[in-house]
Amino acid sequence: MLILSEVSIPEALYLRDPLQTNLGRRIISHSIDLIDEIGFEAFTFRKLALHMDSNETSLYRYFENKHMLLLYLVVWYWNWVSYLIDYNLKNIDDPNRKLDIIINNFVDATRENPTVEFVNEKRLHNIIIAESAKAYHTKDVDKENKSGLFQGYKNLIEKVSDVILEIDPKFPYPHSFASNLFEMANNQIYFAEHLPRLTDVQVRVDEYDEVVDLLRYYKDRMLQARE
Amino acid sequence: MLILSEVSIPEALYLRDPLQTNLGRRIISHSIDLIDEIGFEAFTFRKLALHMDSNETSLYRYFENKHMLLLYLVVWYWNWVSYLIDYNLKNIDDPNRKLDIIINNFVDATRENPTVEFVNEKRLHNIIIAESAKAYHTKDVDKENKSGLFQGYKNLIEKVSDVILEIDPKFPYPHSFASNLFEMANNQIYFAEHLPRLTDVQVRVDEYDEVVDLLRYYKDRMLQARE
DNA sequence: TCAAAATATTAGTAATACTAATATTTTTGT
DNA sequence: ACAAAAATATTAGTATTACTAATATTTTGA
Repeated sequence: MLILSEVSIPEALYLRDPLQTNLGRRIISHSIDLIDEIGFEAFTFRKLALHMDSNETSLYRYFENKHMLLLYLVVWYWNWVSYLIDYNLKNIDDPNRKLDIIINNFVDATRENPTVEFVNEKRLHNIIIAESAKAYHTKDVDKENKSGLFQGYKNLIEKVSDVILEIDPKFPYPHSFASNLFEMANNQIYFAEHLPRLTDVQVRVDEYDEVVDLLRYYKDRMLQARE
Repeated sequence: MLILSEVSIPEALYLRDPLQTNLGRRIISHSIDLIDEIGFEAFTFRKLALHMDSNETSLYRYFENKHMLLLYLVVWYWNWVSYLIDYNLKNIDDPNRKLDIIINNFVDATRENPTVEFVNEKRLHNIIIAESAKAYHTKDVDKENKSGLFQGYKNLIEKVSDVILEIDPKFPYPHSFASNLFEMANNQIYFAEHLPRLTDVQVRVDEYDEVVDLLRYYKDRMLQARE
């Protein structure tokens, strides 16, 4: 079982810490279900309140608006993946194997990994694939970045970047390659599911092996041994 | 000068063809300015009407809602880049040079290329970088895909995929690589501008050379000659 | 068991996302 | 030059969204 405190979230994301109260945890849990079901555009606090048998006003005590709630979920995911990578990289020395494991966690972190009881990680993963771009493509991105809301993503990319440099110390684009692997994992799954002519990989329910193959191919080509 | 009919847009995108009337062309032109200024979330038809000294109701005769208008702009951009690639690849034989030119057009199609008088391509490019993901990350994506609204993106990727296979006929992921190059171009520019710790490239106004270098590096590593 | 914390209720406002019906202006063909 | 048609504008409306304030009730924990 994952200990909650391992996944720490910047305070600026919420008005009241949802992990500290029952209603707060129910907000997280139900918002994951509802956003996955109806999509972020159709999602409103009123619908969420009905869905969880609470009321709109109570939800506004936890989150300023639905954008902040989405960002909270996305940040939670980044931190969770970051934690899992640490967890799964323990006792691994070969940086090549490390990056393979990172790729596994990028593509499908829900596979054989510790979970948090009130978070449905599979549905959260769906949200990441379909909605996470909206969490940082906003006019407030610079202000939110200054408040540290994207620290989790940066830490994750820095961690992966370090492994890339372990494999190939002279690789000139470790951060770009790391963020691209992460974004590509999500994007190629989305394309496979909805716009298959934009990809060569196929996916089935909970079966993303071909995406792993694709990213490994990238890894091997980009970081092959140099003379 | 680019002839408008070269950039053809599926009819399902609009209620009335905006290119055929004065108001229609003003909608395209002003919506590009306004979305670039205030962002897609804050953008409304009412604000657009005020901005262009028209009225909300008139705009609804052209587009069902603001999502369709955004998708129209994005489709326009895909088709425009597609057209430019054809235009710039005339008389080029070396597939390697072809892909270099494609990369140039992915990163900055506005450089030294034919334009359309009422479309501010630089601002449209900003919109693509900041907002285009929202155009296809919706619950309606499958329905819209069936209606052919994403044909322009698919054609673009197919075209690039063909060039990739010219360079390396056995490359196993030509579509994924093509769509990744396009998405990465936009994404890495966005990161450089707003979340620089997620990338290694730097950009200045209208100066995306380092992104071109990055994509060329990808190209060279991924598609190097095989034995 | 009682005070504090958490949650719910009620009631409201301004803005958004539209639609319908009708009036006016502009364009076009003859 | 003029009528018909096409385009655009006006007015007026509805339901929903995105909130906030004030107060009441329930739950929790020392």
